[in-house]
Amino acid sequence: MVTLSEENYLKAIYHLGKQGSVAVSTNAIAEQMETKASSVTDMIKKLADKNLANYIKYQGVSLTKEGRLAAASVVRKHRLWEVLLVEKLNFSWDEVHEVAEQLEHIKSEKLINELDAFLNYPEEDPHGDPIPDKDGNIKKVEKILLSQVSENQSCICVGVKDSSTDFLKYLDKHHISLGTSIKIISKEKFDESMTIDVNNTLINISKTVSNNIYVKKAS
Amino acid sequence: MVTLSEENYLKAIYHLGKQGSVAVSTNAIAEQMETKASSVTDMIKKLADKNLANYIKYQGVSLTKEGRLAAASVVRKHRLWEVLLVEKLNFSWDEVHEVAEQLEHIKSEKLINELDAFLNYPEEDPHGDPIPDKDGNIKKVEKILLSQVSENQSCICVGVKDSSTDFLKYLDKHHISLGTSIKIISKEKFDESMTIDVNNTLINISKTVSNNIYVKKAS
DNA sequence: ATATATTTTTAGTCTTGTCTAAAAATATAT
DNA sequence: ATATATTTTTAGACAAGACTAAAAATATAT
Ligand SMILES: [Mn+2]
Ligand SMILES: [Mn+2]
Ligand SMILES: [Mn+2]
Ligand SMILES: [Mn+2]
Repeated sequence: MVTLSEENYLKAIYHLGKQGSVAVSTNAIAEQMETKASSVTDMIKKLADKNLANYIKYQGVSLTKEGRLAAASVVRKHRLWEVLLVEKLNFSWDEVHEVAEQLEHIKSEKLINELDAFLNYPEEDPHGDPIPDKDGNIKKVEKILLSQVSENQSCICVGVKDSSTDFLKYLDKHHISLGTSIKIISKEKFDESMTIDVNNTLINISKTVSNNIYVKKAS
Repeated sequence: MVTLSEENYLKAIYHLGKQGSVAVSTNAIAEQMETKASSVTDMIKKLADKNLANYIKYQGVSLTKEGRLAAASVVRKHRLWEVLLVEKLNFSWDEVHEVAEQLEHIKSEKLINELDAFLNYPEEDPHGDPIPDKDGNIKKVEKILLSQVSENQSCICVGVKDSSTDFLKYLDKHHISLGTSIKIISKEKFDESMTIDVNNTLINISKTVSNNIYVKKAS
């Protein structure tokens, strides 16, 4: 039995350690979870006791195979619920995260499998993030940051790095969503801002923005 | 803010007190919740502090207006989720309760309202129990126990009093579900068992069974 | 009315998960 | 290489929610 709190720590380690292989620091986890380092140390010990994490004092923590699967299962649930909310329940992509944080802890194998089928086995969530399968495998899709694209190139928005409400609302305002075509018109050397063409409208975006949008080369 | 545990106590008091008006005893709550009387006393005090319950030492507890609304909201969520599970996610009526016990605690106004709409504003859950509206009002529908029906009368199954997995599976086995027509063929004076006609098959059911099936007069 | 039984509350303990403050280990800079 | 800064762990406390055992209140029976 994995508690709700343990699931949240597993998820944090999973995300910080690029799917859980790399060792992550106590402080990094504390920051991600908005908690204190001492609380993290306590929980890490519990996870290690349960064989969900590998832990060496002062050396950081990584997930075991079992821990990685448990974390991936939480992420799978989180993202499937987000799809349900957007596809069936009229949520917009900036409203789903908070509710999914709660729903991801519901325990029922059947529920999550039926949900998967009901949604027609989606491969990505509303933010373009991949949905792990039952075994925790995720389809690795190559995508780059918009900031990496050079002048005159065209690309398509396939995801966001920051999925905070504020950023998603900013994108909405400028009519950028998953699938939107973007052409880089020019780049400013000075502050690395860029002018892009979205639906035949030119807008200027900061480096912060272009650094948080994932794109793929236009096909 | 009402905690998950508080919600469970509110719900128990709500159900025991016939929607929350009557005072219920500490022991009754403890039994319903499979916990100890001393734990109940502790929680009752918290609910009273939060103005969710009226409590006089040794005199039992009842819900305040606020507590009643909170309880009804939990019941509303529980039953709406049960409808989703059965109508959209291929759960049978004996599989939904456990999962709904978890889902009923998800906090999101929008979610529950969208769910309601998505399900087309159902009035009853898969066990024939009424779904409270946003203000906690439930549509009172007259229904009687099958045990009350007299010989030669026909009726329609509209609900179950016991909605345990075991009982629901028993009903499945005998092809009794919501909407099933039942005709009382004969009653046994001795043990109050009865022979009934279900889809032209005669079966004999015990008093325990007839006491847990709600019916309405055949129209 | 008094004794007995039952119900309810209190007192004290435990577990989970959190926190602050202090100590220990590790990393960095000169 | 040593002093300083940063990170991590430990120690001790706290709140929520549960439990056991004992005390207090209420109900029941003669
Ligand atoms: Mn999310
Ligand atoms: Mn997402
Ligand atoms: Mn139920
Ligand atoms: Mn039900």
